[in-house]
Amino acid sequence: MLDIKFIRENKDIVAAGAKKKHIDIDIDALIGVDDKRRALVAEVDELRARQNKASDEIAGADEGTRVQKIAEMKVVKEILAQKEETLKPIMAEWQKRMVEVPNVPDMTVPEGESDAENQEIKTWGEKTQFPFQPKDHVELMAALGMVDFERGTKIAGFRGYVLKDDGVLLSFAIWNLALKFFADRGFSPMIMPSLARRENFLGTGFIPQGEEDLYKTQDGEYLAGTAEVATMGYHMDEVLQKENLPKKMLSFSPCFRREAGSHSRDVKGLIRVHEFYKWEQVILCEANHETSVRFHEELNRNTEEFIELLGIPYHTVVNCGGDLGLGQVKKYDIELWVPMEGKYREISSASYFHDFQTRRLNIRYKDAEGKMQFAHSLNSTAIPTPRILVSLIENYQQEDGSIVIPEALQSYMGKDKIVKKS
RNA sequence: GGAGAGGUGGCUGAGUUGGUCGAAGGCGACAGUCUUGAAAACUGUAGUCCCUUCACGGGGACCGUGGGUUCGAAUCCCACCCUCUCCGCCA
Repeated sequence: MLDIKFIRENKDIVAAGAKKKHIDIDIDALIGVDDKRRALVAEVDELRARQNKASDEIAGADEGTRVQKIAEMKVVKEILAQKEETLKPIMAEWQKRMVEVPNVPDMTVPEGESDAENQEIKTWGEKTQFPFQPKDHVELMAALGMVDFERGTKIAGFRGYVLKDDGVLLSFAIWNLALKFFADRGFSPMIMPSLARRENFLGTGFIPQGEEDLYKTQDGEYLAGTAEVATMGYHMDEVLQKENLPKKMLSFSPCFRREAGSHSRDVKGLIRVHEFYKWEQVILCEANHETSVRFHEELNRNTEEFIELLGIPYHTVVNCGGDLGLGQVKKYDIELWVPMEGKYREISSASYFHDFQTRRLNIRYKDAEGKMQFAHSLNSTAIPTPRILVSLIENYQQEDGSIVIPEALQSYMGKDKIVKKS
């Protein structure tokens, strides 16, 4: 959510921002509704002032004036009720339009309509060359008994999978290494609920626009597709201590995604599944653009360094306007090399929001002058499993079908190689 | 799932025969006095949001949330959410 005052005073900037994001929005219509809203609120406030004044007088009046005042106020009450009735639909429309207004993307965000126009800003590592015919992760992992897709779909349906044996060990090794790696960088580890109430999703901007991608329970909660939702909800309606900023949190949670609208994409393997696990970095910091930018770079760099520790070739892209979410100011995606697809695949997404989320979630702090400020929020994937296994397995495969374990993971894995059990 | 109790300002906690209650008291916080310094004591300040004003100020809203009754609601009624206690069930 943006500040209505900001929208009114900068409607060209807001409109241009929406256009850059390829989001269709009618700012003038919003301002028109807001004009009506303001006028009516002013009228209602004035009537209430009369009512309050009369109410005080009635309390101390003699019987005669009392009866007369009450009769007068009955009329005022009627008018007030009418005004409030008129205000109701206007407020509803105002709310609806306000949550549709996208945050303004940064100047440095490139133009473009879809992820095809994201711009590569960095590459790391050499694309893995194999002196033999390499295999894909599905074949490798199945042969090593690390995964069972057949029974996975038997149990869970489309996109189901079961990790087993070395697949499990490797997952835990990655989670443990990530926990150590990111905690050492000042992040406080947390295990977050995936099942969360609607306001968390509204606050983070996943609702109303992304509702069809969420699983919903019969009791009205939703299953989160990322721990970002719960981690941001953690401080909802709080006033944080300025000296506790920045708050750096590292959240683990199962993640659920319906993948509505991508039924024919990535139907094989561990790239796109309905249920996975993720460590997520979340930062709340003071409301300052430069601070947000600095932490954004830091978040993204953290994940890059983690991937470098795993030794997997990657590149980083800056997402174009059309590939940004409603609240995002700027976003970097880190994509890992997947040999058998011959392309980079997204593993991480780092974005900052300014106060777009915190305004909706009411997360504030008092600045040095004692003024209330909405904090700034940022988040980035630390590491998702099992998607990371796709690149790890394919890049580290050997001619005999075994998988060499990256050095950093070996102590957590308890071995340096995954070989076929005899 | 059944029975009961309750949700008030940073915290604690009064207020429930509706009318100067935005809300007593206590604690904490901040500023000052005292002190070599600190503590203690004493004095003073202080909620959030919206509208309006150059400013001083003025007006409105907020006592879990949303409705209702009333001239007027923290106080009465309804629904929902949450917390706590007991029973049942359960990893």
